[in-house]
Amino acid sequence: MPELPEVENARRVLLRAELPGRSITRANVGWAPTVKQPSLEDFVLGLPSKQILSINRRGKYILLPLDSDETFIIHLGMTGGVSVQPASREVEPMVRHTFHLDDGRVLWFRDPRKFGHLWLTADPYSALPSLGPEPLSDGLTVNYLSEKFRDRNAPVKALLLEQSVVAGLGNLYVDESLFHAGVNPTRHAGSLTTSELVKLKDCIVNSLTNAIAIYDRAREEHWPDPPSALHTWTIPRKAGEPCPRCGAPIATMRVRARGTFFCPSCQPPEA
DNA sequence: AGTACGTCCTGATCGC
DNA sequence: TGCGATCAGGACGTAC
Repeated sequence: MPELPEVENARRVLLRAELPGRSITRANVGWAPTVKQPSLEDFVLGLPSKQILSINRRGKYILLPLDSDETFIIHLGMTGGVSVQPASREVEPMVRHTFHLDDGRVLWFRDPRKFGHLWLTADPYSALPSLGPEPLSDGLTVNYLSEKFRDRNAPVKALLLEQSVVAGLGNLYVDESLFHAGVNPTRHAGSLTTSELVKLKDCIVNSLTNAIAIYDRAREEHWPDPPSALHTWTIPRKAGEPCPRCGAPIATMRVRARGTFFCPSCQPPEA
């Protein structure tokens, strides 16, 4: 479930691999529906010989501006992951797409469930849906959340999952933020008090910041991959486990068809 | 407009 | 032990 911290980690992996400055020489698309724009043919013909200038991130999207003034956009979906590999290496089974680089290496896009998406566009911000503020770099304010939540009856969790409200949050970090803020996921968004909004905003920022720091450490120290030690969240994602704050058994429910974990004692249903 | 839910996918896990 | 059923959930489309 790549969310903001995982996508940011992917961005840093590509930076460390010195992707900027390289050009793509060949694009192999193994699952056509992944390409959202332009047509598959134009996408595959359009990428080669263009140099990658930098690697940016907006919400859960990785944006690679090219020297053609176009942008190569990658969305990891639910199971996507990128890595840069030697061309000599045999491509692993779940790698759906490969992008050969002018230095002999290959950018792998691994995507078991094929939920990832790719774009090549001269106008990235109209190709992408409208996105809310970046919680870490734009500065998430209580006033903004208050305005977005005003008169809204939907569960606060549902609104936090909307990328147009806050960019980059997903199921995991929403649960994590609500847990630390002591807010029940089913609370009507409009019913949150100002002090709850203050707490929620801080907990969103802290959850994401902490997770990114853990990924940074994991890369620096070459933690094994995939690691159970690489838990970036603190609330157990298993019913009955003790709440890390009060020890009460963690409960589970479905909110908008999403598996939701919360502490019934720290996050009471009503304010 | 706001809210809710089905759909796409397939590896992992669950339960009989 | 094995095998079919269920689960996972980001973003979009559709429906009320």
